[in-house]
Amino acid sequence: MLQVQDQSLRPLTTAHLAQTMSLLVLSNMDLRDKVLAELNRNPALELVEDRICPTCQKPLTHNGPCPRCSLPKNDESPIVFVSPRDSIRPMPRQIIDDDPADHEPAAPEDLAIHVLQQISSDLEVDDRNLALFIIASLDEDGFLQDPAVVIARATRSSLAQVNRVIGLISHVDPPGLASQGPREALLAQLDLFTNEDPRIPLARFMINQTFKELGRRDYETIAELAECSASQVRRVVNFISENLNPYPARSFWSSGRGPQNGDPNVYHSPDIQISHQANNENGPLVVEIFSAISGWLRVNQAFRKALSRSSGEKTDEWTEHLEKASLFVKCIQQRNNTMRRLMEILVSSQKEFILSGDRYLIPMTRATIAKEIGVHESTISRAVAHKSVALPDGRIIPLSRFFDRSLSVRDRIKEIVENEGKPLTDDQIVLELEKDGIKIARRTVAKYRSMDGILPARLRLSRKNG
DNA sequence: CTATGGCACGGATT
DNA sequence: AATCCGTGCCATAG
Repeated sequence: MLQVQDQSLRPLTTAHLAQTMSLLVLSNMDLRDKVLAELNRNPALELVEDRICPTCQKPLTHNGPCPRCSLPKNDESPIVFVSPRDSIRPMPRQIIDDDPADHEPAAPEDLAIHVLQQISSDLEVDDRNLALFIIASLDEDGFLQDPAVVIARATRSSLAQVNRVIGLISHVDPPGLASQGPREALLAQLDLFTNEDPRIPLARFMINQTFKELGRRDYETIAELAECSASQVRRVVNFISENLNPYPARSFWSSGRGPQNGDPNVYHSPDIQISHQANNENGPLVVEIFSAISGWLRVNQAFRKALSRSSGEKTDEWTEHLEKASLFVKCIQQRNNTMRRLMEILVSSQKEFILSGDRYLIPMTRATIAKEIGVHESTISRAVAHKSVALPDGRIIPLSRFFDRSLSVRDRIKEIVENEGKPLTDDQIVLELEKDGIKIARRTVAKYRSMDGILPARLRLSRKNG
């Protein structure tokens, strides 16, 4: 572990703690801004360039083999850690300017990249930033909260331009993206179907005119308004629930959460990536904790020397710079260290979850980990908040999902419902779960169902599709 | 009468 | 101290 220079003998100050805490909450993107600002403001800080690994062309600061390319000597340990300053990932703003060949379409990419790749050919150069801005402002469900006018103003674009780009985005792969709500999302998805199917026009009418009734499942009123039979309405409802998705981003980010969840987090580029080494399915896991910027920070030694030589009224100011720089570097290191230890524990204890899916998540609390590492609980809380992880299968999930106590049970419920012959009531699901040794209340099953958007038994279709 | 969803309470977690 | 989560109770829809 790197020790920060001489001054570090001084005990930790409250300022030190406060700054470490505040750095810990920041996601990489936010930290990046902060670091750049600090670098700009403080002449005592310097950024040292990373060495580049000759084989994979990725940054590498320590000596010895690059953990991404070379196999570990003893494959005893299936997990290889890449210390934060060893790795970078281009920030989304740069991705679009990058050579597109850099980003293989092989693994399912981050949503932003995924969308951008599809629309890039239809995009005027001027519209690129606009498209980025729009994608960046999508919420967790893939909706656009701000009206087009606001976006036009914020990006200094014309309204027509904004609408054109939104139109593009909403008709590529996760269809219905960037619409204003579930209703608009459904309509956009409907555009992708051919009008030959007689159900389409009726579906469009229903979503357009009788959306409220649709939500209440008041099929009779709909039938009246649409001047058709109730059975027709049912067929169309069936069609809608099978082919359309009111929350476009959910299909992308594995299992979604409630629409009313106002978490402003959008998981664009992950803060941490867990992948198989060399894309080898059976290869060891590599955990990369991305640093905010390429290179690593340290106190500028030239500045230190200059200070010791010079004297005069500037000295006070310079000393302060030096102290701040030293503190800043130390905080960053502390942050990195905490993140690394946290990930060590998570990856080794939740390997099954990472490799095999939600069901294998073993419930654990932040408090336990805090004790294990020997830091305060709130430190772990901060470290976990606002961060996202890319899993080997390409899903990007919030780091906090590792602490979701109900995830594995919800996954089982999903499976039970999928394999049910005839819709099971919540009580029956409780019994099914008991067979697996899971004891929860009926009311809880109901809650989990609604979290995952599973309809109540009476509204679910029988297995055979009529 | 049964299955569900809303409200709210208490205990755990952060 | 604030928030989250599982659950019980009760009203209501089917």
